[in-house]
Amino acid sequence: MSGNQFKRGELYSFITGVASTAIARRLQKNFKQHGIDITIEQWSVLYHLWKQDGQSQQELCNATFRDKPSITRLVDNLEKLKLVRRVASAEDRRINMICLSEAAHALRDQTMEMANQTLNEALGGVSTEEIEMCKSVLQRVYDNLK
Amino acid sequence: MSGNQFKRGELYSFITGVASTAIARRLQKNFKQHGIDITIEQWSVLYHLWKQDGQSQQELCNATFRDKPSITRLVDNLEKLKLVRRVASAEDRRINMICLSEAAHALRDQTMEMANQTLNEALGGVSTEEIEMCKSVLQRVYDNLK
DNA sequence: GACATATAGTTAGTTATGCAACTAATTCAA
DNA sequence: TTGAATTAGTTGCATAACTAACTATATGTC
Repeated sequence: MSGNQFKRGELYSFITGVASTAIARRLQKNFKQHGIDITIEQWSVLYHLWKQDGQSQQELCNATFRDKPSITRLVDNLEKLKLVRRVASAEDRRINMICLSEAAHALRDQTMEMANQTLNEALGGVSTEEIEMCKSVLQRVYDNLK
Repeated sequence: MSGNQFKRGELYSFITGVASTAIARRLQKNFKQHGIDITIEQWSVLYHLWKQDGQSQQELCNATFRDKPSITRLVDNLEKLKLVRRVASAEDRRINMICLSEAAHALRDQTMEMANQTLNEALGGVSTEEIEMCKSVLQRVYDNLK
């Protein structure tokens, strides 16, 4: 294994083992401390619904890079929490449109504020240029594999 | 929410939702296609044991950035697969030293080759400098939060 | 119209994660 | 030296992930 390949292995280890969980764990803890009982995964679905309400589960799969069973269960749990409801589409009855409840709308500002705080904390000492470059690299990795 | 903060939200989404799973999924698929029935998480533990055999579970926690119950269960499953065994330390009987079996040693070259192929594929069009920069950013993120 | 194919979503089974509470062994201090 | 605090590891519970197999609706072709 060449030196460079070893570094790539380390990057793999880092991407899958650290960066993907450290921010999530911190954000989860902040939610909990503020009495907000949703998981980060649930929040990431709400995040995309706040951008556009009424998306289908398939659209949420694409947006969150999850598979269909994962979204089915996240929506199940969000429904239990009365944060979303499934509304059958009139045009295509295979489709569930996922619609935010009033409670979910109310969560937006509160959690977005915490997310920003956490991300500012996490990204202390990281410049905007570096953030952009990371995004670009991660996008290329994703495109290479999809 | 300012423009920059929105970009940070997108980065969060990307880090937790894409980069952390795309490479892992591809590597998992490659393992399966070659008849290697271990999970990526199990592989990531073996990866650190190949670097140094006989580490304690706590050392594996630190190396893989997982908590103790996660390592307990990964070691449980690796033991079921007869890839490692727990050996009680003579000096400190609280400690399990995790030791690789012959079968696990044999897996090393085969899976490392696949990992390198997958990472080369994933990192196509990404320069060594960019990889280093990403590692540096992810390290700073981790340090900021730990 | 009827049958093949594709698409949206669900269910079952296994593995993994985080948290909290626990046991057992070790260390430190009065 | 005994009793408190620390450290290593395990167990229980809830949530989430992927794969494979499934149902139901829609589309397209003969």
